Amino acid sequence: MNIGDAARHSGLPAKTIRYYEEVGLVSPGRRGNGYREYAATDLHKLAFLQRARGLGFSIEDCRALLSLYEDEGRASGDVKRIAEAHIGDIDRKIAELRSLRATLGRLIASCHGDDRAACPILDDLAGRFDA
Amino acid sequence: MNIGDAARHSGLPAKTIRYYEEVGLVSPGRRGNGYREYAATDLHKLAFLQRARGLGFSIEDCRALLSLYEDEGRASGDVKRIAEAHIGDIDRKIAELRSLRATLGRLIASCHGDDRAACPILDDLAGRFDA
DNA sequence: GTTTGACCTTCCAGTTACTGTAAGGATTAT
DNA sequence: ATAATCCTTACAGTAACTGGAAGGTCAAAC
Repeated sequence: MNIGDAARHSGLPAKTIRYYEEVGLVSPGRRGNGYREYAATDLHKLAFLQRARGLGFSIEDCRALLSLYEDEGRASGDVKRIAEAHIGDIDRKIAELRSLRATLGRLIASCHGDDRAACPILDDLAGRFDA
Repeated sequence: MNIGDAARHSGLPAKTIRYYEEVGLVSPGRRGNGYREYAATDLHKLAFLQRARGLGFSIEDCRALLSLYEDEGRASGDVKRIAEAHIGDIDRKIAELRSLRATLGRLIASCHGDDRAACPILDDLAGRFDA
């Protein structure tokens, strides 16, 4: 299977698949003409990566997960640890965004948003809290 | 005022302040010896940027906000539009992260996390939903 | 007067995970 | 034969810095 078909099969752009090879995640064989040839196991790995990246795991996390995936003697605790660290990151990000959202929401609510120059948003950004 | 003092004053690393100059946000004068010299208006802009970036505005948003900040004839509606677009981005990001969090939370809950190999997290990533 | 230390300068490389583009070779269809 | 589509590599760009190297400047100590 050529890279174009692997792309259609996995839902990943061919560019991305080449990138995954460059960083050592999926290394298909090569044909006589230099074309990459994707075997069934390569396609499985690509599908795995597509899902893991979709869940927001980093490339390095994906590398670790993929190696656990291929390791028959793995401990599910190792997988769970990675996922828990990731969900911790996500929670921190959500908390940060919510805090930003709250501040921004307050500022927006206080701004008339008309053609006058007075603007509590700019006042706040400038450090003038007395507006 | 030299860049080191401007850094302490604004809470931004000197590296970042040089970067802001490189992208045309704050251009201080230069002394005879080539050192940057930060005047009061430069310091105000740096403080403005520190706050705006802290609220998650992009550099390009900051550029627009800074130019509105300096424009006495601005319309507060223009500022509000930028802030509203930004809060829209934040809301979309929060929604996406919450969805990821929900999926990951379910997977983690279903994983024993011990030294056995069976792992619903890997099963899901591999596309085996029957686990 | 020189040496030390803290400061400043520019420039280049690295970060994340791709994405776009160019230049060129291979395959398939007409 | 030729055109369209596919494949290859390599380089540059993205966002917003951050780290480091190599070297110039300044104030104070000795």
